[in-house]
Amino acid sequence: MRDLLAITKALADENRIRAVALLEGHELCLCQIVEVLGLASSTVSRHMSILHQARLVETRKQGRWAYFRLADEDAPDTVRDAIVWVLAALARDKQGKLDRKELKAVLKMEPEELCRRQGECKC
Amino acid sequence: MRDLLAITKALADENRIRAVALLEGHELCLCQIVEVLGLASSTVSRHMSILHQARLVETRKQGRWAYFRLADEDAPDTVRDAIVWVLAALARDKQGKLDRKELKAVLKMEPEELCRRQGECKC
DNA sequence: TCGACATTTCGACAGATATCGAATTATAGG
DNA sequence: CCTATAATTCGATATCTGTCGAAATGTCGA
Repeated sequence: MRDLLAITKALADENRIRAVALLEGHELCLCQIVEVLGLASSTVSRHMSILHQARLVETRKQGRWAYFRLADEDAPDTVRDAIVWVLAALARDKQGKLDRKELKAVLKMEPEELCRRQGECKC
Repeated sequence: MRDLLAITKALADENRIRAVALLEGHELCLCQIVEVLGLASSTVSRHMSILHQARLVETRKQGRWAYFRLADEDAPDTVRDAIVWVLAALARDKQGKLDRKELKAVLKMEPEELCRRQGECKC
């Protein structure tokens, strides 16, 4: 029950669902997700930690960068099915489509350049 | 996105998940769910309302009693898949099994007798 | 019509959660 | 070694949420 609840709670937030949608098919670093969601990096870090604790997202650290990806085939059934369900629901969703569009633009920038840009523009 | 979030939020509470589990295969009236969950009836009513707004649960009123059942085949795909997912996850769960066991005892009482019993024992 | 009663709604309150900015940690490169 | 920087952790705060009991609503039976 605790595992199940961790998953539903992790998915009970709009920005975390958007993050899951962004990760479909890609591995992304934190600053890329920050760019699309438009939240403070500390906030996004927290969100990703919650998704990770629910085992929906895997983490990999490389140098200064933290990379995130969706859990893969060897995750527990409950986790895998949850991801399949969310992605299917989002496939019919408007906000999901908007985010994916913006993500394409963000993906064109190298992570390094992107992080630099975030440092500059304190808008 | 709003629909999807309504579902994940509805499922992001332990007592609401237990309620969904109880409804598998049955239609139950409010006082039966109250008996198993051990919460104030006003609280359970609120929980069922949240599940209903997410379209996970259908409501039927008959006389003084309110009956609840899981959404059926003509619910939206996202709703149906969510129910399937939760029930599958709960099938492997300990608390789910405990609740189902207690439910059997509660189901042996008629709703009418049950409600009377709740009135008497203000423990 | 009146009283009993199952349910819902309302008001209050405690605890959880999302968010930010500041401080901290860890790492790459000069 | 020292600095810049990506990420995380921490402290504060505002909002949301679960819960209860009291009041309101609607329905049955006398």
